[in-house]
Amino acid sequence: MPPVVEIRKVSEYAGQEVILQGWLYNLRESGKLLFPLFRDGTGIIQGVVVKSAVPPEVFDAVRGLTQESSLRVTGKVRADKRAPGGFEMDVLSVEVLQCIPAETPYPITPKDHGIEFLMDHRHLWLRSTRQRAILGVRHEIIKAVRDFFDDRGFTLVDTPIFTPAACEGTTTLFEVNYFDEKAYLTQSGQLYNEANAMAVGKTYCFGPTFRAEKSKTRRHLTEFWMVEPEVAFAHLDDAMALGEQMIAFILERVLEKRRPELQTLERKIENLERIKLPFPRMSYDEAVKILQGKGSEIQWGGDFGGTDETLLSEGAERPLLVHRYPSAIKAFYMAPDPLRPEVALCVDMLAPEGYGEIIGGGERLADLALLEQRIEEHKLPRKAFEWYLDLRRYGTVPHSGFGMGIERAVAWICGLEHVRETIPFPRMLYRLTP
RNA sequence: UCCUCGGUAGCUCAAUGGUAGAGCAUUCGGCUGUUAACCGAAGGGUUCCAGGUUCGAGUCCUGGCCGAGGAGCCA
Repeated sequence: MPPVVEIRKVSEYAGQEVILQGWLYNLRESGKLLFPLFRDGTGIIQGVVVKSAVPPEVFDAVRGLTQESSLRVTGKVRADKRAPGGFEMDVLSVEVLQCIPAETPYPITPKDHGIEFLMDHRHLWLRSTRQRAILGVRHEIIKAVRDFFDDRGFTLVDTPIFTPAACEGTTTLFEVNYFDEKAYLTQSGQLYNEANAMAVGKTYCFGPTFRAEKSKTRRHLTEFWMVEPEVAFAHLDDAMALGEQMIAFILERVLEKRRPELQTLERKIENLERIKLPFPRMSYDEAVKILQGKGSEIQWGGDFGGTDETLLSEGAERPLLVHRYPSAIKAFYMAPDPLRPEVALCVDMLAPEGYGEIIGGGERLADLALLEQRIEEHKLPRKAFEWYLDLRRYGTVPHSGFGMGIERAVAWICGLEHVRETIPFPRMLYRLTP
């Protein structure tokens, strides 16, 4: 029996007989020649069937194949300059697992389709070369993030998905019935991360988060994945340094391991290669002045809109760290700057090329009395935060961290128009299926 | 929630208020190196839904449903 081989490794088997297991991607015909394209999830290779060279039943079996029919094919790998991947396969025999009937053809043809149709068929769309490339880059980014923290002494501590209260305002929470009481799907692991950091020093969580925002833009999902590190005794500058080092590490890894995928996606790779440490830093005050100079309507005290973020990052080669936003527009747990209490020790990282905010974080309030005051000012249910206040009652220390939305990072690194392609099954305002 | 645009064949789209069409897909035929192959033929329609205007509506009007882009909000 010839060995079963993945298509991405066929180059190691030139001149040898192998078995491929996969699906028919496309079939071209030229008289008594057949050119079936096989895919197996690791790559695509063209097969060649010459009528005079194979038994009639083999020729007929291949000729009858329909797109996405599943099969095991035996053949001989051969280097050929005419083949896109440099190799093609002379088919010797084929075992058809399922031939899709012609009356019910595979819906996604190798032609143009609209986004609604593709989203309705997301479960099949994932098979396309482009979607597979995105899944590969997403995987690499997640792996890189975990390696980055694991190698630096961080402990992954999982935070809960059911939560009893909001951590950043109640309007954007998904409410669920939790037996006889209300619970909410988490919108951040942040508060629990702080407890975990007091236990292990350096921690991170990585999991899905949920926001019931009625946002319908290319940057929003209702369910998205976030990685959130939190470090005891760290200050704002430490959080900024950690964030930029993490991004640099991710880029280096993706460029090392996923170059073919980036090429498939037609990403301008040189734009990623240019990004070197350190990343520029800018205060909110400076950012507002620059934006006003560029014609933005923004006033000091207001938050940036999507266009403002684009204006700030346009022309920049590296991600931009904007720090010290007004406390009034930031979450209740942000520490005020001791030199200027009206601004918070927080930071947002804006990705280049108009991709906007990919990281948000900063230094947390460590003082019990001030935190109690903030909870009251934000009209948050004090009782639900008693455990959180305990962290300030028992050995409070300065601590900082941030959150990075995986999908926005994937969209930026892959150069995608919309985050819906960065996650296998996106959940959006008007999309819950498949 | 608001603003803008859209919904016609399985898919992508055409069609001055006057006989609903093309390309791809499907079926059949042709081609010994095709690259989203090509060439020829066939089949394929509740024009999103409900009203209205009109001799006549895919087209105009009203309401609804669904979707896309954006705003606000956010990672």
